[in-house]
Amino acid sequence: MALEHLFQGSALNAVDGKGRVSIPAFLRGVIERRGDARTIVLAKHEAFPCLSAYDPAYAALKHAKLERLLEKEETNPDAQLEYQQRNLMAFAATEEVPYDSSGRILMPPMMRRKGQIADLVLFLGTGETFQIWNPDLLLKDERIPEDLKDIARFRLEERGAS
Amino acid sequence: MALEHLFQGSALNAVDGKGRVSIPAFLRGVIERRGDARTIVLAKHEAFPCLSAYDPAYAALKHAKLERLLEKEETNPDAQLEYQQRNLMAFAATEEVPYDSSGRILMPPMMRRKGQIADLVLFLGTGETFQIWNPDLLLKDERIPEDLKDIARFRLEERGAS
DNA sequence: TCATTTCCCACGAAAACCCATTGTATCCCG
DNA sequence: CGGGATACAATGGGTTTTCGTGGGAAATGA
Repeated sequence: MALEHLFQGSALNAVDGKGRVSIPAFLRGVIERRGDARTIVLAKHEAFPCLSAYDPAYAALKHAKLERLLEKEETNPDAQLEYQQRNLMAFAATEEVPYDSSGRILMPPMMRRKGQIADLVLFLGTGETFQIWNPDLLLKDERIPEDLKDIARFRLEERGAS
Repeated sequence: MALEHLFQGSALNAVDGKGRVSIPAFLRGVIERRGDARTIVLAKHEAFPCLSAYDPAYAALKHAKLERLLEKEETNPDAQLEYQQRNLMAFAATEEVPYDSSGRILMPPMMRRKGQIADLVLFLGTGETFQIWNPDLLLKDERIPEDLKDIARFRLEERGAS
């Protein structure tokens, strides 16, 4: 699982009245170099109050990994249930959304709630995936390094907010 | 067994008075990208009180998978019987139903019973296949992760049901 | 005949599409 | 090196298309 192209960098974009959000061009570049889909997959992050996002090619990799794990323990009945649960979380609890020619997605209402998304979203590249935050929640979280919060504050100032 | 197109996402649709159900467009998209059939295969899920669904092309793959499993345990005398049983389940206990131009199937009465389907059905993508649930049964099942139940509750709210 | 099943059309809401504007970064050429 | 032209990014708004759904007409079969 050595992905050639990694997500990096940060950006602060607006959510408009219709719920549309521009995916930063530098993230779209990585998605389109990894595969030729103009689509992102959204999921609730397992640890932080934000969303986790990646491209469909990465989702397929993740799935293949699970499958191989299962075949090793095919006879174990406990493994079967655990496999079912993980598969449900990996696929049923995610949403795949295409972005249009101008690079925007329509933020699905369910993800909007799960990520507590308001009218500004902070994109953070984290290598294999990237995160989508409500910037206010990031600033409040004690687990986030101060240096990263500085970046968030800078992006907010840049835009003239708070 | 690396399927290119995977089922993912969730949706809650109605079963109307005639027993018709819309297959969500995002699932139909995967079916039609995997092969050109406008048809789904329904079966009772092996572990959960719901239905398992997939496209005809996947049924062939599943058969190959069973064969491979048999060859692996050729020396085991129980394996032959088990293979026969699984093969029966995989093919005899399934129904293939086409969907019409507006994407609806007519839920077969036997499957309706086996899946305990009432007037609302929850679709859950699980990668290679997808599941069709009576949402009330999902909420009652202790094996289902809480995060997934949240999604079911959200879909119910979205529609204005309890 | 009566009861299904299949086909067709209709509607409201939501999503996808198209075009326009603004600001910023990049390029080119004197 | 400066300054204008150019390209692209992010965003706003209007229009068209699709989706899920209901209901009725036509076809089928006991």
